[in-house]
This record gives sequence, structure tokens and C-alpha cells, in this order.
Amino acid sequence: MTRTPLSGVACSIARATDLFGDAWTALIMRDVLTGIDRFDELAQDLGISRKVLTVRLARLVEEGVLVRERYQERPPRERYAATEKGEELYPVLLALMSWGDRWYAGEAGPPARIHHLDCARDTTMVAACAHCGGPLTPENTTQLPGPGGRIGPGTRVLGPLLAARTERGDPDV
Amino acid sequence: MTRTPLSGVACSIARATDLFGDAWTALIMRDVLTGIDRFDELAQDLGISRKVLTVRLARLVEEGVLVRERYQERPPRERYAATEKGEELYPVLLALMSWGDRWYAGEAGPPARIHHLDCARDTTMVAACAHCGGPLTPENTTQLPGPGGRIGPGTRVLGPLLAARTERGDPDV
DNA sequence: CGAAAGAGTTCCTTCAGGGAACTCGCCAGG
DNA sequence: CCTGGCGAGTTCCCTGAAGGAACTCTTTCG
Repeated sequence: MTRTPLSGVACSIARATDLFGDAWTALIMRDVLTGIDRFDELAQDLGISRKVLTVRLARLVEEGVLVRERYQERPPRERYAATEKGEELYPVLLALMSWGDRWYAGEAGPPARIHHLDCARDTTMVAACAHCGGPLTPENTTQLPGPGGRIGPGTRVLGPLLAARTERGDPDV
Repeated sequence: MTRTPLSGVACSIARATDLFGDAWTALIMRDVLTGIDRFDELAQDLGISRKVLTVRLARLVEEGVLVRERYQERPPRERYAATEKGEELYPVLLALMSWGDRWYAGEAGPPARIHHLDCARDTTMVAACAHCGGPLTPENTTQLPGPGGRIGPGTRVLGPLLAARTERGDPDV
């Protein structure tokens, strides 16, 4: 197999995917942020092979997304805690969850609700502009090469959507 | 290998991850939403094995995230287009991109900018509450079982963060 | 003392991913 | 009419990561 290493590619999605794009990392982060943070707890909750869990956790620690900390001597007990970098993956989890809720919730409705303490309501995540707070959609955004963008093969980062659509003659632009 | 099937688990993150949690799907969606939508274009841009690309595209079509459409007879030419379900993965891509920008952009800055047409500024995505528009963070959200939530092993969906934190005696709550 | 929990290791098997070559329909040029 | 080339996949072989279950160590509990 030997997953193609994407970390060298000048695309932030590729870089994030290089870490996050496997079957378990998202679920591990969900659990750790949720308070399931010990090795055996994780192994049981996820049903993941202990070997693979070892490898994943090591990778996440190496990347600075988690820290392994001994929270108790005698008997020695470890737990994995999210760093700031790890906590900032929360929007990714919320986005995945919103999408899953929207498209895979059965008749019974989504399996969980997010409760927003600030407004005291159950809610869902929307992608918002950091400046104006308005929604961010494929229709109202374009992409331009950034300062660190070396243009070349594999360098695309959600390119000019509108431009592409316009070229194709899409009517809804 | 044989990835553990997560689609049966009552967790929207797991369901989304079942589709999205591999090395290539995010990049494929990025490209398709960007206008790179033909088989060979994708293969070249991504550097993905053609075999794997075939399998991925078939899966995405099967899931209703993409549609394969013939945009030209004689000679027959196909392209892959995002459905509504596919377009709604945009927030996931933006979240991954924001995170990657924040933590992996070199000194030169991020490789691309998102331009928000509504406010005419380059911007980044923030996770916002669908009701009040306020930010959604691990600190100001809790999770409760939803209507479709059958509690049991593997059912957790970003559980009660605050509760977990409080139990552990974290000071910052 | 024996059992049990926490945290991993080790070993074996299997199958998905990488890579490169091969196919097939259709058109363009000499 | 034959050759070349593009688009869109297939086919084949090889490697190595994921699964799964058993094994190891340490430390505490009854």
C-alpha cells in the first residue's frame, strides 16, 4: 500500500488529509475530545485493533495533536489529551457530523444533538466567513493563489469555482 | 487490511468518515468542486493510481456524492459532477483547509486564499452556530443523545465535553 | 498468592493501494 | 487506409498496512 505522502504538496487540504484522512483518526479525535482518552477505553469504544491504535496515537502525538500524559503514578496510568492544535480540529469533526446528520440520519433523526451553551439551543454547524459571519458556499467563494502558493502540479487548493462554473456555462451563477 | 465498516455505527462522524476517511476522497472532491472533473485530469492532478481513482469515483457515484455524466457524444466524454450532497461537503473541505493553513503554512503563508464574494474579502472559515451565528468550540458546546441515538458501544457522538472536563477537574470550565 | 486492569507488543494472514502496462472506441493527418 | 493520440478505464503483480488474537509487564486488590 504505502500511502502516497501528501505532506510535501502545497495544499492545505492535502496536508490535513495526510494526517486526518484515514479510517480512524477522526474517531480517535472525537473520543479524546469527548473524554475517552485512555488506551483501553479507546480500543474498546472504537473496536480498533490495538496495534493500529498504538500506531495512530503515536502519529498524533508526533504531530502535536495529542499529548500522552501520565495522570497518575502508582499504578502508572496514561491518558491522551488534545493540544490546542488538536482542539482546533473540532470544526472538522462538526462539519463531518453535520454532513452525516443531514444525509444519513434515519427517520429517527440524528444520533446526537449539539447543544450550544451560548444561545442555549440545540444546533448544527454552518461554515461562516471569519470577517462578516455570512455563510461560505461553493457559490459565493472563489479561490486565488496565496502567498505560499507555488503553482504547479498538485498545487490546486479549491481553485476558482466560479470561474470553472462560468466556463462550463452553468446557469446558476 | 479490509477496513472495518463503520457505516452501521450510529455516529454521524463515523458514517461520514466511512466515506470521507481515506487518503484521496477529500482531494477528489476538492478537484471536482474546482472544475477538475475528468478522469485523466484527476489522475494527473492528484498523482493517484488510475485503478484506485476508478474505485473511488465509483464509490462516490454510488453514494450519490458525484454523478458521472456524458457531456459530449462523438467522441464520448465523461465528467464527474458534484451533486447537492457532494457540494455540501464544502464545509468539511474548508475546515480541513483552515486547519492546514493554520498549522502547516510555511513562512510564505498559506498556498491559497478563499475570497468571499459577499463581503469582498479574503477570509477563513469559522464554525458557527446555525441559530445565533456565534462560534462553536469544544468549550461552549455539549452533546446530548439525539432522537436516533441508540446508546451502546460505538454510539458516542462527541459526547458531553463539559461533563467530561468537569469530572476530570479541568480548571478552565 | 492468584487474578485483574492498564498499556502495549508480537506474529500471522489478508486484501487494498501503488505502479506500470494493456485495452478499446473514436477522431485527425498523411 | 494506416498510424497516432486522447479519453477512460482494466489487468496484473507486488508490497505493506490493517485485522485479529495471543502474549508481556507492571502494579494493585481480595
